[in-house]
Amino acid sequence: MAKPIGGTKTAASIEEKGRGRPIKRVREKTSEPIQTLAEAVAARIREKVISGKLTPGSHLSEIALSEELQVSRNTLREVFRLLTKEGLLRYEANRGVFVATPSMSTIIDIYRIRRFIEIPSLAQAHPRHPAVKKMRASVDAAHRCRDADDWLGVGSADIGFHAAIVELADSPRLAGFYAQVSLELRLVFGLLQDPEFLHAPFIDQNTLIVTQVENGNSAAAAEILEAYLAQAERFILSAYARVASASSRGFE
Amino acid sequence: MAKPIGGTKTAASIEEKGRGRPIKRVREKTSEPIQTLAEAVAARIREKVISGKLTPGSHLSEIALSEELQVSRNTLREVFRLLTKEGLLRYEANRGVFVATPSMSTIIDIYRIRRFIEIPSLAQAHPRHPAVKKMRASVDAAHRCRDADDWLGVGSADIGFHAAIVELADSPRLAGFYAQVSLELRLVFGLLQDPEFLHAPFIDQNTLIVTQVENGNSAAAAEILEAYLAQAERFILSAYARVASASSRGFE
DNA sequence: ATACAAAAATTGTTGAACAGTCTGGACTCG
DNA sequence: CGAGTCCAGACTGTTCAACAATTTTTGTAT
Repeated sequence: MAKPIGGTKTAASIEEKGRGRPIKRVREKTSEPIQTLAEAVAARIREKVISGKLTPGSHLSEIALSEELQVSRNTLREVFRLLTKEGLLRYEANRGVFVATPSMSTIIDIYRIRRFIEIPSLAQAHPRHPAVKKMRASVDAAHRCRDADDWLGVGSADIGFHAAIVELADSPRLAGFYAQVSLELRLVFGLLQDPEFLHAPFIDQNTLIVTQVENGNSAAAAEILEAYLAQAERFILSAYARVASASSRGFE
Repeated sequence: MAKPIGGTKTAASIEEKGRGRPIKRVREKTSEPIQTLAEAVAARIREKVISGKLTPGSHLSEIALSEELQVSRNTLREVFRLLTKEGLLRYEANRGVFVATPSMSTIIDIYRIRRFIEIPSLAQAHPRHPAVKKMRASVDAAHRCRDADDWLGVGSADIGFHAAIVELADSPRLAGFYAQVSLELRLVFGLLQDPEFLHAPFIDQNTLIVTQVENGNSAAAAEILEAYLAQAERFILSAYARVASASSRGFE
């Protein structure tokens, strides 16, 4: 039974004032619960990318992926647009999308931003801010994951910890931006091997930081964080350099 | 002549290592020159939104808009995803997209971010940084526009000036984020009337700031900027309050 | 091997179709 | 008159099939 939709609508009323109707539900955005297929697919691809199932630089074929994920090409393209804006994928006209390949300058930029955002955010922290509880919860989680040798979990907990720091600034837009940057950082992590070496040194520093904040000593916490970030950047840059030189030597 | 595409590709090789081939052209990203239809359409809608042709809160019908812009619904949906990520549009499940409606808290958040980013960025500025030239060019443009009574142009120049400040931080991601926030701010501007009152007071402060930077006095510049931002926020908040109360009185 | 043309595969974009959801009005029942 | 119910119409969510434009691969002659 055909149901012709569009019909003969004159292209006049493209827009209609929508000020009147009271909004029914504002639907709070606690990491919005995936309402549409595209978002669900985006989440799956995101997961594949940061878990390393999709390696940086690899080409994502529209047909192959749409078959694998059981969605239409159109829907998949919507997803691609999403993830491209997030920085996880890279578009090349007429050639398709690729998983973004972080470079040295990517890492440098990410850490520049982390310093730029996290340090002031932490320095102005109030000990009773709700995000402090999240910080504490994250370090606890990190300790548990370490004891279980779950280093991917440690990585997640670490990201969560620093996301909580940014929440101290009480800016939803800033938090969203930081989440995006974190995603890119995870992409870098996936590129590197030996996650223990990468994460272990920082668990204790995080603990120290949250303790200082809880005690109302935000300035001291910020100082520790500054050292943390500088050290982490060095670690990751050198780890990256090792991997990069290895693969350019035709190791692959 | 039928041309069956997908065919019988086994869903195995979704991904292929792509490390080998040397990149042909890296295509520098000087605000990427609109390669695809979706990007072009996105630009047009963006323009419509910030120029006030599409007012906040209005519903964008997929069929109507796709007819007006002469693109298919599928393409338009890609565009919607783009602009939603940018914060210009808002999605509501099964109800479609609406032009985002800035609220008081939007303005507050935007200015919180501006302080957060612009002040440190300016404070650490080096007088010979290329972005300083852009700052100077922007204030010049603003003066010209003022003399021509082109207050929309003044607004653009002002945005450009502050974008240049952010460029001082040398972080592409930060600059991109700031550009996005600026877009939302323009949305707010569109909501307010009397642009002269809104922009005129700040032209001279911008001039003062760039002069200080050129003379190597970044700290002083940062102080002026801080005052600027505080004042601008107050101005805009009160202007917004006037408009909001007027429209809620059933003025429309 | 190298260069070049034909063929194959992929992306870019469209139009139609249909299922699911929301909206507003007609209708009914107090 | 007002509140609840049901229904049809409109719109979004998603898929499919097709074709033009472009890139990549392949085959062949030099």
